[in-house]
Amino acid sequence: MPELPEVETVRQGLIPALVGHRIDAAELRRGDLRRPFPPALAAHLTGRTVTGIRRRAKYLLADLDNGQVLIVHLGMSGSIRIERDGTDIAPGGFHHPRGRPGAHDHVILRLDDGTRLVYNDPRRFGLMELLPAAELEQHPLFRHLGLEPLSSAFGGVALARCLARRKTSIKAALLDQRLIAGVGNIYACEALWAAGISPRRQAGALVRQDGKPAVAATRLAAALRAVLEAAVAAGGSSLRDHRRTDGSPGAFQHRFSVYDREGQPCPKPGCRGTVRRIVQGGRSTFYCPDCQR
DNA sequence: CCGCGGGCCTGAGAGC
DNA sequence: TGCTCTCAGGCCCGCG
Repeated sequence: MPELPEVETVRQGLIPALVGHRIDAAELRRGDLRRPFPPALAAHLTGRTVTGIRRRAKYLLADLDNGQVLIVHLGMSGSIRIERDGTDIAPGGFHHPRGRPGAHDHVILRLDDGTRLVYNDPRRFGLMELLPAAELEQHPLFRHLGLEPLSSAFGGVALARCLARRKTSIKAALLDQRLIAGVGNIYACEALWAAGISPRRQAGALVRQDGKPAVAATRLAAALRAVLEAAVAAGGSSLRDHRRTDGSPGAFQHRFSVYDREGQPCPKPGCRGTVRRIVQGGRSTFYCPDCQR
């Protein structure tokens, strides 16, 4: 669920509430997620001050004052909300009974200013883990992560380098976190539509014999960056579970061109096509067969 | 090494 | 109203 733009939206919401603040109390209400929380998580967080919040791929990273880093992943259905007494009804959001944990509130942190940070994950596909910051790059979850698509290093040339000789479809390649980190099902579909590239094309076919990007790869790199940036600016996409930290939904779902729009007309000006849904690698792909080639 | 399918969970929505 | 079925934004594992 949360892809790069949703995680980035959460990160930006957490910064003002969390950075420079001490965790006065931590409660682990349920730890049996798909990848269980460390049993001592609450004890290790208590008393720590958060010095910064980073994002890598779809992971949130909270740096602590003792050199440790808290890794947080939101899985398919996770969210983090900030509660301050009296302000827990967000514009367009939902109501949380003040101070009373809801279903699937697995971790609650109380900060030195009385703010509560609540980690909620109905499907329990998320994770939290604590480790020395210096070991992050070598951690199994991080060791094989590919390029950040919003970094300055990312572009047509970098994209071509990771697609070269790949036999898999370009859609599956975009979802492969070892190649590009942070793209999920929604933004893979949207970027391919914006670039006019069929999701069924072989990834390696976007690279020329000499290893340079074909025109399509250059277009795809630019489209991916543009769609991710627009989604971040819109606060991400809320199909169901994604919320900003104030409880309000993102707005990018109103701007989907193909995702979840099977049977609807292709929005590309001049295109008479109809959005189709196919299954690739067990996941839905939405695209326009007329203008995506 | 690569690519694919299954499994992990809960909840919403469709169809009967 | 209620049951059953399908599907969902992610990722790990094991198989060929």
